[in-house]
Amino acid sequence: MPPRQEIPEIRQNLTRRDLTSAAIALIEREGLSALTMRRLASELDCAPMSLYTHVRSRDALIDAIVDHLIEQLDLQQPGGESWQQLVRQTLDRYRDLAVQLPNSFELLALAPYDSSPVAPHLGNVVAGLEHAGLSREKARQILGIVDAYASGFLVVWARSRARAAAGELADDELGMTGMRDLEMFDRGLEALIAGLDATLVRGELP
Amino acid sequence: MPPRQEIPEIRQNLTRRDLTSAAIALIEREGLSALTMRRLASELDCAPMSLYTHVRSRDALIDAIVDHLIEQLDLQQPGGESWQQLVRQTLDRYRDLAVQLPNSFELLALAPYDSSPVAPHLGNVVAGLEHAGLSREKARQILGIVDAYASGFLVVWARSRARAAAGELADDELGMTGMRDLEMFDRGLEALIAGLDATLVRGELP
DNA sequence: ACCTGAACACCGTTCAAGT
DNA sequence: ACCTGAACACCGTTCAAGT
Repeated sequence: MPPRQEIPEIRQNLTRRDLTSAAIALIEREGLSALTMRRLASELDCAPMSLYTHVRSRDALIDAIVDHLIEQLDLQQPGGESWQQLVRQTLDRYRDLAVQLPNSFELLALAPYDSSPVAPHLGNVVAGLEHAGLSREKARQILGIVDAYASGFLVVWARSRARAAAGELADDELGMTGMRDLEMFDRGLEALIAGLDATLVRGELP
Repeated sequence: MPPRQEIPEIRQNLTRRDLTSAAIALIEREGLSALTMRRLASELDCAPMSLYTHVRSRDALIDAIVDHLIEQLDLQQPGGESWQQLVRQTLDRYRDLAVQLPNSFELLALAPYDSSPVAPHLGNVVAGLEHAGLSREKARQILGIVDAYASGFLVVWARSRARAAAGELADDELGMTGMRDLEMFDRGLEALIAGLDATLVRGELP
């Protein structure tokens, strides 16, 4: 009885994408704090150290997750004409991502502007705004401001929502929660666009 | 030779405030990730478990730190008349806190709205805005929107700044950093106030 | 009431070794 | 190239014990 030629017992060909997909699924299921190298490895049925074949460190894993999230954002290219339409479309997709992946969202939203996965993506958006007629300087200023608004709103919205889902709310604390529902996100964005148009784009130097 | 009556070898009377002060100092010196129970204990020259006499858990410690930061914010009471002045003053102090304690700031800025230290503080600001003539509903909406903007802007500003200080910048990544300097914080806030006045306060239902 | 050491169940990561 | 177990230096927190 000859021995079997192939013994494919060991799981091979684990890809970077397998890591980020499993990581995002884990974060959405159990929260950001559940993302540990050991926990992710057990999720992928491999030894903790196997992850380091595909990723240099935990920080590099998080950069890869942010890359993955940015790819999701870029699936539909915006097709607006005015800078206002472009900003609306860009932030709508940003908000949709926060709704779809609330626990992972802050990894993207709070990443420093100069981090390697984020900077090129922001460069693309700035280029789009320039194409819509803004100077590069105004485009950067406007993107910085609307992105700050959207990130701040959606991160705290997602965190408060996670807490509510976990049932950590006392009755007398419920009053403030409604301050930040998603309807207000759109109203605030419209106010911001109107104000930016009046003061930064059409307005003279104050 | 009689034994000494008092042997005050063991450090007593450690207060909650000692914990939060030392914690904030530690965070500013070495970053948020340096805040561990064991590290903080060694900073205070006590055993790790001594901290649990004053604080139920690490999460409770962080709530206490947020309380401490809110007290700093409330040191000067605002004295504006219009809601616009009130918003400006409130956010100026918020920005100053981010400048003064950049590494601790996000503990306050990203705390869920319904968390126990934050909710009463927000209630006070809402009351001030009502006193300036806004309905409670409008006051909440406006506070939610300007706070989202300020938190998002300042947290990413502080994080990017910490990275820059640590010298993690590649040359070709420097372009985006200027997108978010503090001058733009004020310009964005003015745009937001103008837009809110036009669309939410003076404007009819859109 | 306030402080403490030992112990438990976790972390990220280095290293040397396997295929 | 890809995977692995053992080991190291850390975590937060429980428990039983000291003053």
